[in-house]
Parts: sequence; structure tokens; C-alpha cells
Amino acid sequence: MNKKILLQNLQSKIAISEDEFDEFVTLFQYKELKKKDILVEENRLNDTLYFIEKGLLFLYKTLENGEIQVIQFAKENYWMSDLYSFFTSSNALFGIQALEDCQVWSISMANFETICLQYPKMETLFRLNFQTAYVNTLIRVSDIYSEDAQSKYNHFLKQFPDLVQRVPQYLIASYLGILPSSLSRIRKKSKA
Amino acid sequence: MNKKILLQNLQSKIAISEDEFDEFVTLFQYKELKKKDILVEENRLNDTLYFIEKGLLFLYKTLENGEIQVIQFAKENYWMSDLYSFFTSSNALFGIQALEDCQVWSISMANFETICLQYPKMETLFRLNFQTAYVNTLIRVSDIYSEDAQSKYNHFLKQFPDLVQRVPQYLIASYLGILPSSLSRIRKKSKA
DNA sequence: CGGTCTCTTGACGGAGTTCAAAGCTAGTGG
DNA sequence: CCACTAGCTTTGAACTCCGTCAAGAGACCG
Repeated sequence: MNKKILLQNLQSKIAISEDEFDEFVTLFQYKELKKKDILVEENRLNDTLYFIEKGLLFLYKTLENGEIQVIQFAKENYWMSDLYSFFTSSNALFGIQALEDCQVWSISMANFETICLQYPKMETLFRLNFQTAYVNTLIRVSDIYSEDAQSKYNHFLKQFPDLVQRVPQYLIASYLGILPSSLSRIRKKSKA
Repeated sequence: MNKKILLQNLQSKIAISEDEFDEFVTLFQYKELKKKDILVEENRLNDTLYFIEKGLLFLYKTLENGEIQVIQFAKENYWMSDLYSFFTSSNALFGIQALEDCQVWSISMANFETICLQYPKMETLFRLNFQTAYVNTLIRVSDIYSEDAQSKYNHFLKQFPDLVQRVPQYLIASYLGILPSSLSRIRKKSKA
């Protein structure tokens, strides 16, 4: 429980004083999660946005055959939610689960809107976050199409070196759009 | 050259009067494009964001083998840019080309920032646009992984029924991540 | 009406899948 | 603190969808 980490995250992108921060930080709620806890359930309403102070989450979709498709990982100092449900008040398209014990700060949609209205700087922060996330996801689409499985894995290693240790292989495989067995063969090759 | 279309786009998402609009619309520039014109060049600076009044553009990446990877299409009433270059002042990752004669409104990065600062409503608009675009792109990533070529094409037909008429097949194939020959075979099957 | 660009069709090949079984590892409870 | 179990990873053999390469048919434009 350390609000400073959230403050630092904001200050890394916008100019905001500790006093201003204290005015609205009360709208955030602190929450702890155990590994494997489900934070957002698929096909249910989710009206909460999370900031991860510590730990690791992943966003996923359950396919018809019951298998899990990993959409993205998010670790400490990142924001996470099923934004579709958050913004449209429809049921969530994806689920979110903890891969490690986590400490997070949550904010409801109503409070999110309040903050955006009362603190234009904060709206700027969220605009910056979304535009960056959007650009990164477009780059990801481009990479998905232009790289084979081997390159995708190498790319993943470069982009998230720490996650290789923190995430089980079958979830990395899912994120890369290949089977655990294929990833295993790729890793075997790389060692040689 | 019809500013009303831009105004209507804004009013569909935020409450803004014609008078307010007139105050800053002068920061936008009108521009016409011929089919095949290049609006943004890969690996060059792009400090402009475009609103498409009429026509059709596509965002693409040139691969090592010289082939084009289509990242997305954008038609009338949508916004388009290489946002990476726009926001970071680095060279563009993607290029943008006209698929039809176009009429667009452009705004420079500097003017974009001015508008965001002076008109919080406009910052809200852009936040809404980016968050929606981000969510849609995440859904696309999910679909890329969970659907085979046939389903991806069906999905494309549902999502952009008009584009099938307006975009050559080899660019649709590229957008779907398959070869023109594969798309041709898929279409043949569908007819049967 | 000639040339170029686009779409179709065919034969073959390969990256990654499918299915299955055998190791391995970490977490749990006695 | 060890033993057991469930879940993860590795490995093998056969298969499949889509890619590759290539050639021909069709469409569009000057």
C-alpha cells in the first residue's frame, strides 16, 4: 500500500503536485489479490480501471474449445481493465486474472469521469496512455503478420525480458498465438 | 470542402457549439488527394493528423521482401495518421496511401496540442477516439488469433461490408494476413 | 487495342498443429 | 520434511492448412 508509486506514475507523464494528487486519490481504492484470483470475469459487467502497484496480471479470452487466449500481460506501474466493458457498460469481452500476488489501485467509471472533468491534466494523462497503448497495439498487429513464430518469441524476449521468468510457458505460447509444444521446440532450437 | 462533416463528427461525441467550432477550425487545413497519392511516407517525419471528409485511405508497412502489409483502412468520417510519428516526432513506422480520391482536413501536432489545452472538450474527444480505437485493436488481436482465414474473411465482410467493393482483393488479403491466392480460394468456396 | 495490373488455378512444400504419452516440477497435506 | 498429486513441459509421429512458385485468364486504363 504505497500511493507514491501511483503518484510517480502520473508525474512521469504530466505535471501534478502532491497536493492536487491528494485531492482526488481518495477516489481510488486499494486492493490485494492472491495469485490465480480473477479480477474481471468474462461476460460480466466491469466498471473498474486498475493501476498495478505490484504484481502481474493477464487479459484473456476463453475460446469455444475452453482454451484460454492470452491478449496481453500487465505488470507493476501499468494500467489494466476490460476497457470495452468499462467504457460501454456492456459485459466484458475479456477476463483478467492474477499471475502473482498483486497490489492494485482501482477506480470506478463514475469516479474516472469525475476526475477527467475536474482535472483536465488527468484527462491528458489518460489520453496519453490510450494513445500510446493504441500505437503499441497497432505495432503488435503489424508484427503478428510479418514475423514467424521464432521471431515472435525473440521479439517477446526483447520486449519483456522479465516476463519469461514470471509467466508459465503455455501462457507465453498463447500470447504468441502458438501451441506450448511449438514454443518448446522453438526454445530447444534457440539453445543449440 | 464541407466543414459541417467535421463538425458533425465532433458533435456525435461531445457537446460543442458551432461558435466554439468556428474558433479553432481555422487550425485545420483542407487538402485533396488523388487515388494512389501518398499522404504519409514510411521512415519520414509525419506531424499531421487527418480527418477524412470523403474517400478511403490505408495504413501499411513495407516488408523486407518489398511487399506491402496492410495495417488498417480508414474511410470518410474517420481519423487517420501514423500516430507514432505524430506523437513522438520520430520517423513514421507506417505509410498512408489513398485508395480513392479523397478530401481531408489536416491538423499539425502543434495545433493539436493547442486545441487540447484550450478546449478540454476537444481533449475529451480525442481521448474517446483513442480509447475506442485501442479497444477495437485489442479485439482485432484477439480475432487474429482465434479465427482461421475463412472466419477472418467472413468477419471482415460483416465489419466492413462496403470495403469489399472499394478495396482490391490483394489488399484485403494483406489486411487479413493471407495471400491473394488463398483469399481467392476462400471466396470460391463461399460461393458454392 | 496493347500493356499492365489483378484475380484465378494448379502442384508442391513446410511451418506449425493435433493427439498422445512420458518426464519433470512445484505446491499440498499428512 | 517427505510423498503425492496436479499441472506444466518436452518429445514423437502424422497431418493440414496455407504459403510458395508459376502460369494463364481477365479487367482496367491510357
